[in-house]
Amino acid sequence: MKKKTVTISDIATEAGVSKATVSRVLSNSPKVKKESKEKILKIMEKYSYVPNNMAQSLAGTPRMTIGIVIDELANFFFIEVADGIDKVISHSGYSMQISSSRWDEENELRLVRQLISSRVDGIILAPVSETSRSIALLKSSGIPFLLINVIPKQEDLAFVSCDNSAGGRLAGQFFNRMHRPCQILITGYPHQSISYRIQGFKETLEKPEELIHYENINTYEQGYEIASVLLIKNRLASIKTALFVTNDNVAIGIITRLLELGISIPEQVSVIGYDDIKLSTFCRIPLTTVSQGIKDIGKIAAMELLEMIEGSAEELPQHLIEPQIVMRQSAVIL
Amino acid sequence: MKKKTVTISDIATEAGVSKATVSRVLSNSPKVKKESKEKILKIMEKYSYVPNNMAQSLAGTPRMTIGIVIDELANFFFIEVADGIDKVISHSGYSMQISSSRWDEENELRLVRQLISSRVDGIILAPVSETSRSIALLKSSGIPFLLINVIPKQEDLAFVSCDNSAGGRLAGQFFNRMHRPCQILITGYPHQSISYRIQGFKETLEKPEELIHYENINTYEQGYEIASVLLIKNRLASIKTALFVTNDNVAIGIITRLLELGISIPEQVSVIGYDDIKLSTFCRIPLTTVSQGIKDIGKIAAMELLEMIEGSAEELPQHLIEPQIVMRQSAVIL
DNA sequence: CTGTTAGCGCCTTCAA
DNA sequence: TTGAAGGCGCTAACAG
Repeated sequence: MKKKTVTISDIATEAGVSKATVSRVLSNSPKVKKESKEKILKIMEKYSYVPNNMAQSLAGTPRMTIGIVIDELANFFFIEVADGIDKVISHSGYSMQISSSRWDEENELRLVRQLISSRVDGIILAPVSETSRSIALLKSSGIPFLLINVIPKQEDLAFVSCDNSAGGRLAGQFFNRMHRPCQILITGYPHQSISYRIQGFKETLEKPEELIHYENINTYEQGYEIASVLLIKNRLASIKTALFVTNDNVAIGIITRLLELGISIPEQVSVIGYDDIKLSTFCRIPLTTVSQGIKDIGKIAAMELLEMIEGSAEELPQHLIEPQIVMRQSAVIL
Repeated sequence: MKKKTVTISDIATEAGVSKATVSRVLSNSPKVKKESKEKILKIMEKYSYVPNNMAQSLAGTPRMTIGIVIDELANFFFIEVADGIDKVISHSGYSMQISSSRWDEENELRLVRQLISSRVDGIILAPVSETSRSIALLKSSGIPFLLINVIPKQEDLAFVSCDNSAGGRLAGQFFNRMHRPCQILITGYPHQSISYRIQGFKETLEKPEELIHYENINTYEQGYEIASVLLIKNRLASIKTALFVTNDNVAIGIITRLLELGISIPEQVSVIGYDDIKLSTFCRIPLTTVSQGIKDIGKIAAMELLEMIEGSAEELPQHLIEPQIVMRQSAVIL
């Protein structure tokens, strides 16, 4: 016994006018007699009428919503970016729809297709890979879109990203000045942003050949777990060590575990993270980390996308944000 | 020069068949000749055709998406809940659309209306208030929906929530056993979940009349700031104090600042939080907190909503989750 | 100011 | 196995 949803015609009938008039009050057209308008409004109120956005969209009205696909909901980095986006667009009357690809390209494609299919006005995508099929799909869709957290190979794509090579270099310089006998690099899933960081890091390191590298560590839980392994395999307790972890979440997980295991930080093990999520200030040992102005990424991306949608974009927005190293307590240079 | 999106008719024309046939391959109907189907599929591929979900929906096909509105994106509690929801529903082929009300009822109403207007198949709402107008709107919409983080006054509403009174009582018992001369309560915005926690807490306290209460502290930043105030006003440095903070994010902010100010935790100031977000394990002083099984909330809510959508729900799902206190380091009983 | 008439893109009978 | 036709709810000219 589901109640039939009331439509524009129901309202029209009850008000004794035509659908067109009702439609006019919906779109707030000025040329509707005051009485008619009030009467219609009252009836709408009475039935808690909500226009069918699908129909509106079909008929040509913009949906006023932008879609965003990120890799991972539980990653504070993306949440902060999304929050930045939301602030900007909601200010312009747009709504945001987030979904998470869970680092799965198939999934990402499905979600992007969903968004295109839903005819959102614009899309912001943090692609799993710079060659994601979803990017091609997006291009052929004709919907304005913008990539974040990736520097696309193709030149005709809009993006906002941190200069990850530069970030890696900053970490490398820091390492060089710390002079630790043991140097370890811990990275996440093989994402472009990560490989650029690795590259910049290695090319700056004075003795890259001695670097120990752990891959595919992507969450703080995984960081927490790998810590015990490191302790034993790389004899953290007896050899002064420096860790570069390309993701703050992971770095924090490692530090937490290391502290539990009685390792002193930064004295015995120094840790440099990447991202400068808010949490890095609040964790047990405030994190020395490479900052990429998270708030900016979201804000800039949102503003640029809006311009692309409104058609006022002069040229293709392509922002490469310069990173900075923030020295806190987990790694210090005296 | 925006390219016209290709439609079912374009495909039909090019394939030399009728729209109906194309539609049939879209819905994977068995009664289409293999050759026709392959031909059509090929053409769709060629144009990267993506069906217009608006049109499909208008014509009666379910959208396979559920909407969710939370109070605050930056609150780890909600993120974890959303993540739990996503895991469940994506498994069933549904997509999720999150948006944030930013604790603004008007905004919440707008977002819910958006969702209804978009004819999503179901909605999960964490209402700003138990009397939110959006709840009434949702009821009259006929769309299956479920409330989280609130125990509705009306009996005919589906919900999943923690038993917040019980949680408050747990904290109260803990306080009683700590015997601190100064007892402080720090709460967030006046939300139902908060007032229940306060109530349960106060009614359990042995000397509630001595309780000091700070309100409207809602983020870790605000917690960080209020800490300095507490230090001076309530002479934290000289009087052994116990703090009950009804939100882990805030508790962590306070602790961070207190440590910076040289206060020892839990020796000088004990802190009990609420929510048991993941972070509470990872922060500088692992948090003693009231756990409400966050993961469960998301999972249960999603499963129940799906049942409501599929129409297989026996009765109205109403879950009151029993809280537990988790003793870590920020407050201890010997 | 208001009604009429076409669609928007797709699905679903009903016939063929 | 396929096509024709009508309709989903709404907007947008075009006449009055």
